[in-house]
Amino acid sequence: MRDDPDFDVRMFLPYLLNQAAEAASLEFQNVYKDRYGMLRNEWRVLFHLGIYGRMTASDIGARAQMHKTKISRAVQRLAERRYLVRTRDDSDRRVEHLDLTKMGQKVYADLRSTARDYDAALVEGLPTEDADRLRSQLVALAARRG
Amino acid sequence: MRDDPDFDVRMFLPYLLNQAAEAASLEFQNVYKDRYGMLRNEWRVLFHLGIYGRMTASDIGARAQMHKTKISRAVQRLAERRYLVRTRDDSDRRVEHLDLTKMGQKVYADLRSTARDYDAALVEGLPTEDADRLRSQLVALAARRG
DNA sequence: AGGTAATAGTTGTATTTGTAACTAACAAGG
DNA sequence: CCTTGTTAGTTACAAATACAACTATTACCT
Repeated sequence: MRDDPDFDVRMFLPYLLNQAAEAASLEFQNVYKDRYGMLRNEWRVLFHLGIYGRMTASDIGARAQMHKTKISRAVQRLAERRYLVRTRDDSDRRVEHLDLTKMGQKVYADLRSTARDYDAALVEGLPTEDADRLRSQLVALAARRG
Repeated sequence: MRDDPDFDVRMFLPYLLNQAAEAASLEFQNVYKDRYGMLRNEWRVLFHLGIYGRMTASDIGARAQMHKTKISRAVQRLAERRYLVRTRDDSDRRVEHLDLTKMGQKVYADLRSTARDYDAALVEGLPTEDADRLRSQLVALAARRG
């Protein structure tokens, strides 16, 4: 309840993370938005399929920590645009396999290359060692559950 | 367009930042949500007023990089709950000064103390030096505009 | 086999957000 | 003063999100 000069809320980690994440997302968001009319969740699904190849919606949810309704809607829109195709599994007809189409792969490759450049710009001036440490600290924070 | 083994999208900074930010926000969000029925933007406005004292909506927008509609709505709800009061400026009747009420200050103090503990838990096991570097790297990323 | 529970994915509804248009008050140039 | 432009803050409407309820299919247990 008292004033606490040892803790500055401006340095509150969740707040800083949000600020940095929002700032960093914005520019790149414009790329996939303007170029391909995609939303963030769609780009996420796309790039998971680009990296891992065939996956189910649940697989993506587990990897990306995305809720299944987000995935469901993202998949729907990506399918409409013919960036991916859905295939029912014959041995378990609840599950649906997702694969990028040729066009989806092209879009992925393009965005991935843009992402590479943008990422480089973000860590410009930062020693590789520092950038790597930053990334692994973020991975650790993201892995925290509960 | 070709495969690029030197760049792993899983380590894409905007993505990692988002993952970490979302994970870190979640727990703390539950605190102010459950305890005071507040939304994230309301907590942000509250804590800016707690730190800086009297501010206008525009001041907060500039500091927090928050859009004015978000602030407008957050202020509205905070005023309804009597966490802050609005006062028109006499010399420029467009601007409105915002001050926390006694109750608002109590809520701020409580949340701030909870935030301190949660922040400590987040960097637990990390040397102080590393945590400080992380924070300043995030500040730098957040400051990037354009 | 038959009933209950679990899983994959979708849909409905209520909130929340983003964008743009709006009102009100002030400022500056003629 | 009077027009034009700017700034503070609000409101309206479209889009996105969260959460819960839903369908369909498979698994488990007796």
